[in-house]
Amino acid sequence: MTSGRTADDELRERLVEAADDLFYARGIQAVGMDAVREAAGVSLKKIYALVGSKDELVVAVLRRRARALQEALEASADRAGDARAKVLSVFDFLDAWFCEPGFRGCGFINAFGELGSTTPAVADAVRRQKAAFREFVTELVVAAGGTPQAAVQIALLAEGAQTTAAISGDPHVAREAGAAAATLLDAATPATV
Amino acid sequence: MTSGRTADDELRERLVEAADDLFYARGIQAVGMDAVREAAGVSLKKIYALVGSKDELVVAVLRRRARALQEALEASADRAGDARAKVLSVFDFLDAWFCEPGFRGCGFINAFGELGSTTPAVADAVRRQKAAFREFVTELVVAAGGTPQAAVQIALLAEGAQTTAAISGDPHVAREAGAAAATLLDAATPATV
DNA sequence: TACGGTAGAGAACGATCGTTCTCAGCGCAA
DNA sequence: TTGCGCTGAGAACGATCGTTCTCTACCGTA
Repeated sequence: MTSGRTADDELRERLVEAADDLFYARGIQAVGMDAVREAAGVSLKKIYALVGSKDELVVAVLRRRARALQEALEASADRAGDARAKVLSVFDFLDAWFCEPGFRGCGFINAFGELGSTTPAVADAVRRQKAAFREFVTELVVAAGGTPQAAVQIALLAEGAQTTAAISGDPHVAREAGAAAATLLDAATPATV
Repeated sequence: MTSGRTADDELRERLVEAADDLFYARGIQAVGMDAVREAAGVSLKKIYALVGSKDELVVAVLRRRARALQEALEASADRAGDARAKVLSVFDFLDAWFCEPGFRGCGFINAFGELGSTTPAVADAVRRQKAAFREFVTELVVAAGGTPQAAVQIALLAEGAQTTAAISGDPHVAREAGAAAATLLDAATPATV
């Protein structure tokens, strides 16, 4: 029941997950490879055999986090009722996420701020995730009868909510952002009465 | 014509400005004290006499940046016409800032993402600046007849615009954010016709 | 004019880091 | 059963870092 997964695949998954936890909690450069080795229970020799370098580990972490986020957002949208509710489900998801212990803002924004100008592969991975998020929001907004411009604005609210929640420690900014998103969506959607 | 400024004050100003440029361009941990020494033209001995430690230098940089931002926002608001225009002047300011060469997002968000969980003094300095910004926006919005809730939402747009512009490289997100802010402000302000 | 004290330059110290190298153990084949 | 080759653990290497220490030079006072 391994469906093509080798022992190395499982080691890599354990490694990337352990690194993700540490990088997200403390910042990437504050975490040495020895700490990753200890948290993952994988030797340095094996780590470098699996990922090649610390930079490649960071990129693998960002990719894993991007997939998890996309899946969670899609699951949240799937649970929502009509098209308008699907748009606002983004903020329901953020609301739940911000209240989680260990929440420390957007891992992509943090990584970009720390390494974005010195590590092109990190900058690229972050740009891709943000482009995917914007596209996801645009699809939802357009499906709800809104405009691409409204989608951009709603995505900006979601981005602003993430850094504000992390810095202020107020997890309820997602609700404020959601309320603003509802206002913008309704303003951009012709009434259908 | 020194108005109480000593040679040390001027050295400190030069030091903090040089450090600010380097930290903002590359990330704080990517810049060693030797690079700061070279850029500022101040010896290490003198640097440690002036600021005490690298962490204190970082905090001094954040405080300097906070003052500069507050002054620029206030100057932009002063130049605006009526109360509503003053609210939107925030986005005019952001629009101009995002187009500057060397723009790399919000220095506070970057610093928080990198050091916020390991250096309490950095986290505190960032929280104070964001609280001051929110208060500034609230004053403008309330003066324009809007609600504190609208102010929170407008501040979220400004925050979202900063990270989005940095990551996407699109400097015009400030205009989109401004348009959204106008919509939210108008929706929160009773019509006075 | 000379001596003593203080301030400051930058080399050096001790620590940490990313990555590699050495050695040992295990597995497979003859 | 033995020998060889390959994989992997973690110590070590070389580099970088924040901070301190040593030495020199300058200034002030007697």
